[in-house]
Parts: sequence; structure tokens; C-alpha cells
Amino acid sequence: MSAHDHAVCLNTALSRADALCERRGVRFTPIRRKVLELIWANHESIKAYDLLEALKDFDASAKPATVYRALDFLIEQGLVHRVETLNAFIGCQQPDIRHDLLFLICLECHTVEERSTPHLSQAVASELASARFTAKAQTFEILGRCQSCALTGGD
Amino acid sequence: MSAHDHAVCLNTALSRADALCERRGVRFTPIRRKVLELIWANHESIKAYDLLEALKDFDASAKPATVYRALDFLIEQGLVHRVETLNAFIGCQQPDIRHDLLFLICLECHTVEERSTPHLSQAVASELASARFTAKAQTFEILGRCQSCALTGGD
DNA sequence: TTTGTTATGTTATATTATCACGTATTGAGA
DNA sequence: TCTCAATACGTGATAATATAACATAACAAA
Repeated sequence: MSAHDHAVCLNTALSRADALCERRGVRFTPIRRKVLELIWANHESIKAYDLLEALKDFDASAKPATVYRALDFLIEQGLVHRVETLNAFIGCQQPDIRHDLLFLICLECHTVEERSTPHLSQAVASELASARFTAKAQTFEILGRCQSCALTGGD
Repeated sequence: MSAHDHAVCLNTALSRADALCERRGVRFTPIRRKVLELIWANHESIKAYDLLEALKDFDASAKPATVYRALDFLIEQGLVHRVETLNAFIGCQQPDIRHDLLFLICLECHTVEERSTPHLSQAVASELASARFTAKAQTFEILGRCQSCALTGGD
């Protein structure tokens, strides 16, 4: 991820979440909000137990269930995605839109880029149709090396 | 998966694996072969510890590492796929071909169907190109309900 | 047959995730 | 305002998944 003012990302994510929860009438409790804030600390995915460690500075009594419950809520509301290939979590960049997402996961800088593309959606939709398969959930993840690591990195 | 003579699937998978390992000069040891055989018991994915239980009938001293090592080998050789969304494993239907695979995972009968499609590959390739991202590994998985469960099943 | 490499045996432990049950908060309706 | 039901959280235990570390065994090439 190129240099940017990350405070903007963070604030945008949090205020979108505020609005979204308000609109839906669901409770955006302090723990849930703090967990989302910690996830948005940067553009890297974070693991549940790392999140737990960070959360303890905010709430010393935090336990695994504390984190997993908050994650369940955030994922259910579409505010966070689970990265299956890493058993990790990442903030959703477009929580209001429903679409097929493709995650580009850099193994060097650990940044996760979220992309959506009509071509991919169409290809998937036509596969599903021809298989007569009804989708409930999808995971599209690619591990590799991002542009900026390719530019700066060795190897 | 519709009714079929599964012994054919199993034998095909095993003899392909024999040939492939021979050709590559890698060792297809009894444990590795047995693990592959157990994975191919049906078209459902199987979890590592279930595999371990089954393996114990063959080798009472089997331990987690026994299974995970065999799985590492089989995956490396492309004989087995890891299903990320289930933390489970499934036999590869086309171990000789390299392509982008889409897994259709039925949540009712647990069957995993492996599909490959040029449209999907193209859509992915063009996303990667536009993101200037170099892929090392990919996961495309869809969870849902397969055709035969839709026909026979209730809700 | 020696020797280096690869595979396996074995014990321990790390990592990831859920359960169960009790208490506290919340907010809607009486 | 009070009550009640639903939801969220606290807490301890444990389940499920996976790897580390180090010793021994099997193999294959010289």
C-alpha cells in the first residue's frame, strides 16, 4: 500500500460503521468498535490472538471469546472479512456494497487488497449456473507479491 | 454426486498417483499411499484428525505429524487439495493439469466438486495484471447447495 | 558397505476456536 | 418508572487444528 494518511482510512471505516449499525438498529458496543478500530490499524490482516493482545490494553479482562464474539458480529454486519488462507481478519473497504470480492494477499508486506470485478462475478455466476449450484458464501483469495514489494524488494 | 462405481474413481486416482510419483522420481511410500486412499474413500472432503483416526487402523502408531507430513507431500505433488474454508482435504481429480480451480462445496452432502473454467482464469488473470500482482497460490471456494441436494432435499 | 538424504517415530506444545453457564446491560412495553 | 425478555459480556474449561524438535530408520547412490 502506498504512502497515505491512514487516519483517514481509519476514521472513514469507523464512521461508516457507526452509520451502518445505527441504520440497521444493531448495537455497536465499545468492544465491537474497539476491535474494528484495531483491525483497521493498518491494511494488513490480523490474527484473532494478536487482536486479543491488543484488545487487552483497552480491556484487561478480554478473553478469546471476547474477540471471537466481536469478530462474529463484525463479519455478520459485513464490516470485516475473514481471510481463510491466513486464518486472519481484515476490515472491509466497501461494507455497503454486496459483491464477489477477490483478495490479493501480499506474502511480503502482508497487505490485503480487496477488489471486485464484474468479469470475475460473471465467470463465477456462469459456472454456478452450469453446475446448478446455489451459493451461500464465497472465498476468492490469491497469495503472492504486490506491486510495491515487487518494485522495492529483492528476490 | 450421482450414483457411480466409486471403486473406479479410487483405482484411477491411485494408479495415476503411482504413475505420477514414478515419473517424478518421488517416493510414494505406504503411508502416503494409504492417506491418499483414505482421502479418496468418497467425494467428500476429510479433516486431518478424521484421517488420523482412519489411518490408525492401518498403522496404530500414527500421530498428527504422520498425517500432516503425508498431506504436505500429497499437496506438494498436486494429488490433494486443501479446502481452506473447511480446514479439510480432498483428492485432486486432474493432478496432471495445472489450472485455476473452483471448488463447489455442498454444505448438505459435503461433496466437493472441482471445476476449471477459462472464463474464471481469464477474469483472474486480468485482475492480477491490472493490480500488478504476482500470484503464488490461489483459493477459489464456494459454499452452498449442490444440484442433487436441491432436488432431493427439503430446505 | 559407507554415507548423505529423505522419511518416519515420538513427545511436546503452539495456534485457532468453541462451549457452557452465569451475570450484566439494554431497550421495549406495561 | 418498572419489568421482562433479549442480547451482550465475563470467565473457565476444553476442543480442534497444526507444528516443532529431535531421535531413529529406510533408502539409494557412490
